[in-house]
Amino acid sequence: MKNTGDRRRTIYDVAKAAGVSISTASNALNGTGRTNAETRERVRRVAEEIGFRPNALARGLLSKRSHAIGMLTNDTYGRLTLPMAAGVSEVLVDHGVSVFLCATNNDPRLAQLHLEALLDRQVDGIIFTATRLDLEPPVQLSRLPIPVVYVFAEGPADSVTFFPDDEQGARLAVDHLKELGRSRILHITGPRDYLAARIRAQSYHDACGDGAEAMFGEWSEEWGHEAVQTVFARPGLKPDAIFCGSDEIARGAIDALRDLNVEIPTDVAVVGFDNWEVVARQTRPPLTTIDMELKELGHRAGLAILSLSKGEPVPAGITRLPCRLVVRQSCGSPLQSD
Amino acid sequence: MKNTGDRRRTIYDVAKAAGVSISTASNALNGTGRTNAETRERVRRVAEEIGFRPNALARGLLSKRSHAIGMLTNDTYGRLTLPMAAGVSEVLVDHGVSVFLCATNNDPRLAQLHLEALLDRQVDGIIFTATRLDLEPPVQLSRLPIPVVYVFAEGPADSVTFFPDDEQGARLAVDHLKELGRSRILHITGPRDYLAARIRAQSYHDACGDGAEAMFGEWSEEWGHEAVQTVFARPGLKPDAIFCGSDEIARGAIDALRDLNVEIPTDVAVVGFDNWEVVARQTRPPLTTIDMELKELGHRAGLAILSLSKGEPVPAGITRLPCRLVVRQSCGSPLQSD
DNA sequence: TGCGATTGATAAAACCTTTTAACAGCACGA
DNA sequence: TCGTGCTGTTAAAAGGTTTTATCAATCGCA
Repeated sequence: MKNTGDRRRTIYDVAKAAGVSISTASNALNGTGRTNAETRERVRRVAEEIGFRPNALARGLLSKRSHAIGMLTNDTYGRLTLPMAAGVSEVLVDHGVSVFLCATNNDPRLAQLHLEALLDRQVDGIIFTATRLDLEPPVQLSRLPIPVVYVFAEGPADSVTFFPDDEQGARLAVDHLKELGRSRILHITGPRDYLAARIRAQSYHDACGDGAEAMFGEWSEEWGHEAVQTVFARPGLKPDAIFCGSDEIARGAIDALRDLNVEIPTDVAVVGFDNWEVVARQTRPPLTTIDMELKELGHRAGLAILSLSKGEPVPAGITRLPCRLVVRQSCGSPLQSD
Repeated sequence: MKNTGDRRRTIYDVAKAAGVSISTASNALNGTGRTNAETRERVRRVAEEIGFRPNALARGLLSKRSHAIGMLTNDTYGRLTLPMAAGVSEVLVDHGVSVFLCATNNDPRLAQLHLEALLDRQVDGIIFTATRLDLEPPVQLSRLPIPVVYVFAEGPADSVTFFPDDEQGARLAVDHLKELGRSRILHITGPRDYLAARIRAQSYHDACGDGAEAMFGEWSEEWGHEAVQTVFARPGLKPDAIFCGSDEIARGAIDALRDLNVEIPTDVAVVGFDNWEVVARQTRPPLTTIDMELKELGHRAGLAILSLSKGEPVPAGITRLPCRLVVRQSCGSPLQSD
């Protein structure tokens, strides 16, 4: 006869069924205070039997910790956000913390509305995520009574922020190409006003030296296609490798190369960035690329907000998490397959 | 001097500042009970001044309605889920309802954990979403004290369920092709064990009659590519149009057609399914396709769970929401552009 | 036996809000 | 003058939990 009634079971029901006071019941269940081992067992057994589960609202009201956090994102498409959010949720559920998802659609009014709702709900913290388009978060986040962690977006000077390590990721790509004997490496990437694009390009320059050429454009296949056409149309030595700023760009580049009858990877090796499986797996040949470890990023952000919400110190500033090289076949290393 | 203290302002602070009892304050703020207009104004002004916001936990505890819902999804990649979730969140935030995001990763243990957390939080309802891979939800959802709405997944017989109207969507595609004078329409789609694939194929058969041929395979570019090669390699009349079960398949098909020097749309018109912009926009020519209106699906699901949680009746059974034809250039109608 | 210490259990307060019932004051009609 | 009805306000209870302070009983020891 577990929980057949219409009402949820309360700790009061447990206490009555176990013939004990509610304080004793509470102490027994939580292992707080002093309780006789035998009593404790009995209470716990009874609680189990009648299907008692503590009301998180009441608990949160008293403890002033709701064990919930909010995730504010302006990423409508979700290619970066959802894997990240899944990581956050995954790591926090084991700590009894749930995640409110708030999609702001880049609408400040909506962002404000969500933020107020989160505060009313006494969330223990907020994770703010933005695509790299507009790096500055809505101002209202600056002076909040709860901790904020930023991912893919830079907060105020002393805030806790997580990014993928674009510099290291780019280096990973270039080093891989060099190890395979490539020397004339071209870089095709997104718009110059994306911080990530600039960092990757800089890292590429540092690794390749003088001959290096970075072409800024769009985050699109079209741009990858166009850039390759441009480069192969002009006279002079052609690159023997292309490091692309995104998998989409890489895809466009590969298509263009095929149109030009350039053999991949024999004539030109290609590396992408994102490890966006639907793209990277479908290029011909499958794309060697850089994985930003979005889930791990979510884990770290989740753990950070958890610590902060408990008042534990977390090192402020930007933490950059290492990227990972995923080897497929576009560089001529078909030994490992993913 | 608004809210400079460390403590959050409570209704008690409002009452004291306005020189009134907390009951009067509550009545004034909520417009309940009898209150003098002048008092009401004063209380509201004071509340505004000191930045009072009611504690949702306390409110929920009393009203037994948390004004929060849970969204349980096993879609790791998020291509369907996140736009849908954004729709849910968008429509509910205006009603003061927030959304817990729970990614189950197809792990029953994780699903159970999330479910229990949601129940402990007294959520007013649950939206269950699955990719179409495993249509049956975890059993534990069957007998819950709160309403459940299913999206992309079929619940028990009398449950409230939302799907895109695959039948109408497929018809839309075929009709469009016919209107453009195409008569030999081929259908390339995903695995036969996906309900959506079967429905679309059936609709296609109904519209095209005897000559119709539906090829089941994978939801991948590769399959689209392969299917086209197969069809164009065998003798006999070639199709003058292809209706693909997904944009990815369409992309593969288009690539294969180009390899065969078949002109698109002159020789063969192509229609996709999903309107997944990153794919549909990047094919050459850009892909005419079917949009499943995921955000609208989210709106409807959100409104349904809202009504149910208020005890208002909602028609049970499967509701299929109409799809929309998005015309680009792969069928030879470049008049409208999206 | 008497006293301090320890153990085990409990009543009550606290968290913050809404709602019910009660109260004081006032005007009005009888 | 005395009920009657209305208005504006308030005290108190309720919601479910944790925590603090208190209390009763037992134990060890002088």
